[in-house]
This record gives sequence, C-alpha cells and structure tokens, in this order.
Amino acid sequence: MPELPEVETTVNGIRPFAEGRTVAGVIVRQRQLRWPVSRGLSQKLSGKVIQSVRRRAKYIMFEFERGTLLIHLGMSGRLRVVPSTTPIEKHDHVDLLLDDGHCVRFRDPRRFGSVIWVSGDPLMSPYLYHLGPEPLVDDFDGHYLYTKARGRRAAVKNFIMDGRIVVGVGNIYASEALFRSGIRPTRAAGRIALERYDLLVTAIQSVLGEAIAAGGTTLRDYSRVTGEPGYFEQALKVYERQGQPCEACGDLIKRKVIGQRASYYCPSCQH
DNA sequence: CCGGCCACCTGCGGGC
DNA sequence: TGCCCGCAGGTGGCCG
Repeated sequence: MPELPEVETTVNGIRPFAEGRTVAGVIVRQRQLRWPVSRGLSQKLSGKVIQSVRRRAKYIMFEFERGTLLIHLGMSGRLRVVPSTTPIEKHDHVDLLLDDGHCVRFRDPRRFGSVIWVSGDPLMSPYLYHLGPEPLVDDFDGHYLYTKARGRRAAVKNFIMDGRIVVGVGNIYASEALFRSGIRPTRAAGRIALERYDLLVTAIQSVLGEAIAAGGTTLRDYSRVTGEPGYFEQALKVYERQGQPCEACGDLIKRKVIGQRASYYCPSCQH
C-alpha cells in the first residue's frame, strides 16, 4: 500500500479539487471492504460541503460540518480525482461525486481499505483514538521512543511499526530508517540507547520527509492522484535489495522475515 | 500489558 | 499453456 508519504501525496493532490466543494452523491459498488462501507452515504452527504481534506496516520479525512468520511487505502488502495464520466474499471468500489463533474474515485483490488463515516470528532472515534503521535511533529522525538521502549523485548522494527507507538512508519520506510540510523531491525526495542533513538527519529523524519517531497514511492499498483509515478523508489537503500551490495560498505544486503514482514538490512552497517 | 500469529483479499511472477 | 506457490505497501483481533 501506500505508506504515509503516498497518503500525504494523495491528500495534497485531492485537496484543491475537493475542499469547499459540495457533494453531489456517493456511489458504492462494493461494500465489503475491511469494514463494511457505511450505509446511506449518498443521502447523508449529498448537498453537504467538504470543509477540509486532511490526514491522520494513514487515514484520509474528508471533514464535513457534522462528521467525517474516513478513507484508508489498506495495502492496494488508491484515490484519484477523475471526471465523473470516466469509465469504471475493475475494483473501482466507491465514487464521491462532486458538484463540478469530478469525482473522487476509490479503487482497491485487495479490499483491505475502508470507507467509514464517523459523526462527531473523528479523533475520538475507535478508528483513531488509540493512535500514537504523528512522526513529523515535535512531540515525537528520541526521548519519547526511548521512554516507550523501556522493558520492551520486541524487535525495534515491529516497535516502530506499531501505530500505538508512532503512526505512519510502514514496512518500506521502517527498513530504510533503520538502515539510515545503523540499527539492526531485529534488535530488542528496550536495548537501544537514547542517543540511538535520537538518530532513529531523525532518520524516520528524513526518510518520510524526502519521500513526501519526491511524491511517494511507486510500487506495484500505487501511483499518484494524477497518474504519474512517484520518484522515491530509486532512493531506497535496502528495501527489496537483498543480495545487492550496500552503497555504504559493499557488504550484501540481507532479507529476513520479522513479525511476518520482509525486512532488509546491511549486516555490516546495522547493529 | 506484551508479543506472536492469523486473518482479510486479489494479482502477479517464477518454477515446473 | 497452465497450474501452484509464494509474495505484496496494513492493521485489528485473538491467544497464551
């Protein structure tokens, strides 16, 4: 899926088309996503103005006066703004029709995504309330991670991918950030010094920030709102590079499954 | 509370 | 050509 940079890129791409526009209708062709798509969306949203399009973790929030449409892209989801007359393709599950003839179209082959209506404060909803801090804000720092890691024996890669600890660090960028900070992904979270957590946070923020600036990583079925690819893939130093030489030391990149997810690291640079 | 594992679903590439 | 296997960006839930 889209990791956080892809979600951020999507939000920024959709915002100018959607903010301030009135919804003309909602078409749901497939309700069976990760959770069933909320019922009565068209009746609920028709005639209502999209106040803002924002992001919290990997959720895209279309905020209305009386509630919020939460869209999660799962592993293979994609949102694009297209003319409403654009022919439907396979896996185009939901259209949010706008009053200017465009629609926000949700496609998701694997159907791990979700389209959910929440009334009231979305941050208090069961979808968002338990989530940890955003990775790109000030209160996420080395000291925070270090404190949270006390007594934790889980691999640091799983630790930083746990949304209750910090949101938005997905499988690609977890490996990349650990490489940048010289930390082996299998290391127990509770056995990493504060100074190294400072490095890790800096690495998480720089890798995510650079990926956002580059328009996201393009992998398999992801592409940008307007269709053109992201350009960060070439900047990946370890992800899916097993057997290739590390750019820093020349040793061969390893692949190891951690927490049932493929993980990549340089055995010489990361400890 | 924590950690490990499973599930959800479709598509694609490689091996035979 | 076709089948089968393993693999893929997420994350809630269950169990010990």
